[in-house]
Amino acid sequence: MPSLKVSQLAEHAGVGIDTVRYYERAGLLPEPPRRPSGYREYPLQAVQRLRFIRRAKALGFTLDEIAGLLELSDRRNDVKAVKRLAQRRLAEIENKLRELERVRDGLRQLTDACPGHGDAGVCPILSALNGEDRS
Amino acid sequence: MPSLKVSQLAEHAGVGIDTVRYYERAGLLPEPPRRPSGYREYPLQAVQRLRFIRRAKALGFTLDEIAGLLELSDRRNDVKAVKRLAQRRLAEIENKLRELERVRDGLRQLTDACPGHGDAGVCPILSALNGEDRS
DNA sequence: CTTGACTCTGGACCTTGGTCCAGGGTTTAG
DNA sequence: CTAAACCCTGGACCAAGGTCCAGAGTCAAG
Repeated sequence: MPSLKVSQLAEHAGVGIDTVRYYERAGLLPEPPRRPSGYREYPLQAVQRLRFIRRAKALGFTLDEIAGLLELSDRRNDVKAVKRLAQRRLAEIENKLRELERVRDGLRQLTDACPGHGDAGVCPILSALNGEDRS
Repeated sequence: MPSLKVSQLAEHAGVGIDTVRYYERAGLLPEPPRRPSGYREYPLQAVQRLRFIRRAKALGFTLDEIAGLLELSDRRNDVKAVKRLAQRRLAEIENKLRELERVRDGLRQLTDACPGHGDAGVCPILSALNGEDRS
């Protein structure tokens, strides 16, 4: 019987046991079938889904946004809805990318300019954070 | 007398008044001198310091890390550590960017390829987030 | 059949980074 | 002088995203 107990699922996905149940309450994981005793019985795919969540979280998506992404892949049969959703997510992700690029450019400029030695008075990172003119 | 009340400081730095006091409690701002009445009297440089915090936050540093940066610049040594921290942040952000680009490409492919009907086949978003190799 | 490991639920609690009172004292413009 | 506008402290509250606990039931090995 290919099914997992909550602790096994948590283990395989690399998250805490309480986190699994928390995600269920939050609507990110569907309620799994139960044994007569009430024990949850997860299908093996639940592992993929949890890993999906983990990765998306690492990318800075909030749980709400991840729920949106999951909805996309869940509704694969409703092609029209998928397309609409995908377009919306695409716009969101492009925004996120632009923001991150700004941050990266800022940091890159600083690390490139910093000699990495000497006294902090000439550290461009600190100067820039201090808002000093560094055209 | 070049000194600021808390509301003026907050105003000049573009943060909330409570945030200023919060930063003081958190150790990011030194306790300023007080009037006999207890009113805080900030030196003008406090504005720079608050702006430093704002900028660093925008670059993705946590308040704890910012406290570290401030300590470094306060002690005017170890520019190396500053640079290392900035470089680490930069590397993290570059990773994030690459992954996010993969997700975007996946979504783009999906929206471009999907005419709004027909074969829902492989879901490229899932693939991207699942970390599958899509060379 | 017992024992230890596991699961259930509901609710309390945690951290980060703030934000918002209440009930008082202070300052300042008119 | 008085009233509006400000400041003080301490503590409550918020949202996210968990984490932990108590008390009770269940499962599996020996």
